[in-house]
Amino acid sequence: MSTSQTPPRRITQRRIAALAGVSQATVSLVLNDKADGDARIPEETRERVLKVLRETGYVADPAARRLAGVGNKILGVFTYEPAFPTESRDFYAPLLSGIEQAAENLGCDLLLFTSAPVVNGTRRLLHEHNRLRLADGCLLLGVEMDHAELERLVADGFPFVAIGRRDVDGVPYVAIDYTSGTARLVGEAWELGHRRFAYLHVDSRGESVFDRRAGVLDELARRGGDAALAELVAIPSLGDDLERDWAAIRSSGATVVVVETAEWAERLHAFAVRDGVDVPAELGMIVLAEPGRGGSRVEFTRLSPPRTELAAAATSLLARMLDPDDRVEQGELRQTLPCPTLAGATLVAPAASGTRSTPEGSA
Amino acid sequence: MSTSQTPPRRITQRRIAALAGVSQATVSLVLNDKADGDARIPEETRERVLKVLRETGYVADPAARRLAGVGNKILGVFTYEPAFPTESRDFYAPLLSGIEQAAENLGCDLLLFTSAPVVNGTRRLLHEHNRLRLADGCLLLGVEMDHAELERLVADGFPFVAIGRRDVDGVPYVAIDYTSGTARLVGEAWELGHRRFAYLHVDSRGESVFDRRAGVLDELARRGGDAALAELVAIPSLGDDLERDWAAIRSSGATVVVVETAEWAERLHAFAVRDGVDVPAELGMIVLAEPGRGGSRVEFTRLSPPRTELAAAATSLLARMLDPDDRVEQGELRQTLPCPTLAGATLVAPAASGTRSTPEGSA
DNA sequence: CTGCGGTGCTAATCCGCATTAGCAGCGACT
DNA sequence: AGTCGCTGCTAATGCGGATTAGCACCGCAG
Repeated sequence: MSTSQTPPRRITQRRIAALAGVSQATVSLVLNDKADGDARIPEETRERVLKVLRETGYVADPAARRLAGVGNKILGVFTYEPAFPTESRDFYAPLLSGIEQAAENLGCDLLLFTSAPVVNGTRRLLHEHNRLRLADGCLLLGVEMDHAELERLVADGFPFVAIGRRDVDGVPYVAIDYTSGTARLVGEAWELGHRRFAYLHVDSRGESVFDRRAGVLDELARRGGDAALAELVAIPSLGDDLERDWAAIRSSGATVVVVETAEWAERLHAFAVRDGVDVPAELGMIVLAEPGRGGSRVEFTRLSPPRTELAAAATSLLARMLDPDDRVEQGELRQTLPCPTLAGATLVAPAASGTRSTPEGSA
Repeated sequence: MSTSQTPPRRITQRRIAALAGVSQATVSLVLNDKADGDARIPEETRERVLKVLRETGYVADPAARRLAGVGNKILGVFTYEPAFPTESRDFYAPLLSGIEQAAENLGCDLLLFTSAPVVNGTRRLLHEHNRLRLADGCLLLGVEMDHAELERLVADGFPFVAIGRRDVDGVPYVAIDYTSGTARLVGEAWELGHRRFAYLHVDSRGESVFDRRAGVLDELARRGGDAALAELVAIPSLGDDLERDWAAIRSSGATVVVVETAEWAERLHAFAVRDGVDVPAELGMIVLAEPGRGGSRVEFTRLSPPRTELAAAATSLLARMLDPDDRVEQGELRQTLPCPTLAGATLVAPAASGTRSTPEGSA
């Protein structure tokens, strides 16, 4: 039987070539429209190959393409904190949504590095089985990122974009201007007459956390100098004992509390209701994040960080970095989006301006 | 300079080999612990190679591994409906969550095929640039799936698992037993005295939609034969004009309405409140899905499909199919999870039992 | 001294594709 | 007749790793 070519399972360029009576190279040339320059394929041959391609439903093996050095339109997505616990979900959901939208528009697939092992609380990107190189580039999400890993990535020349500002040389990122947004809210409170601020903040070394803190501190310093700063009661928290934090806020004599996360704000508000503390008359509340899924019963005066847009912008930036036709300027590698604020209903002038919120002041 | 090997960028096995004074093959053997059989590597050499490996932080290129025919622990995830629009989010979120958890436990990465083009309302998996083969196997999600595509996948021998029952030979799936769950709720309503049912259902050819419908029809037929079926008012809907559907329900004289989606139920309930229709006294409501994000103000009597577990089970099944050491029996390729129901507060005995809910009956 | 069965490794090949150098054939021109 | 230049294609190579056939060496039995 002369027709007994061994019947290989998958459809490869070689098989197409055999069927069309050309060489594998020709098939590749047709597929990639490289019919210029040295290689010339007349229309007739081209059609013949395309016909076979169509009939067989050929699809290039992305692994082979990647190995041969071409991009494969895959964007890696790495989350430093495990993504599925419910607490993290609110954090990641809008980001992933933005990434997804952008990826769909760009025609990219997304590779989620769910396999990264958790070492001590935080996940490791560069472990021995990482599939990083399967992606053309990578998006990094998370509150805290391992700076050593970031440096390694920069050194390796691997294309990536961090979501959120990063304090590491050479790291491209898209961030939100938390500092200005926070300062604006604090400034408003100041103008309303508040002088004694409590600040319940996340105890983390993440850059965004730092930026929000800077917003509070800078604005107070700007308004009232060291004296104003001295009035600030900063309460670092892990969220594990908000009852204690609430007590600290109440005993601080603050007329307004700046709360870093929506969930804490929600719970503090519940304490206030329980204890008959009038928000905002007796205690103003400023929240530096958006409510999680399901929204909130309380219309907090707060930041409204454009997190979905943030992620989409980062995705677009990464795509541009990966596009060989696109020369991304050095200055474009770091972008900062403004952070809008929402007026809300939890900030008014303090009950007795000038009085340090003594109980009798609220009558 | 004898040491002037050209300094290649990336760390490959060849470089490791040069540094350790062995051959590339040896490095590969050490890496894969293939020190049995023909190939023998003494501890000393092994250690030497491992040392270099550690020092350089070598990571295998997954594309090369894949090309060489080994699995790479990547699970594809394909959603037939675009995943990011808000309506779809409630549908996909619990599924993706389950997949993510399972993948993390299994040490797998996830490849989201966000690039699939939308052809007419539904996305195409098998397009010309699909990166399917990068994954070891694939999970398929969606209400309706293209049966031709499924058949093609089966024919190609590509490992995949559908989430939800599929009416195509040879397609492995994990499903939820919507039929029994729905029948149970309908049965309860029947026993409470309801005889005239309205059924507001999705107008789709999806198998799960069919199963829920079967639950309604079968149970009614079982309870009251053709006569009961004749009393059923089925209202197919696209959700685009619920006001009209609501009118249809009201004029049908039904004492209870079975609603297929949580969102519709929510909106119908709002109509009921607006129109002063007492739920459940005047109109019972049975919902065949769980409320979306943010929960619901109304505690509907409803199905509580274990969607996260469903997805996790499908992921585990796929992983087992991909494990060469695991012989998955034919019978295990199709699994059905039971569907719990929630009593809720929207189903009681009809106002005037026996009376066909004439307006004067509700006084 | 020869043969023989381990031991310790390496050369070579393949996976599927992209890419490049270059060959054969042909008409035109000198 | 020679050769130049163009056309239309293919052979060959490399990407990085897995795998296999088999080579060189050594100690030991015969």
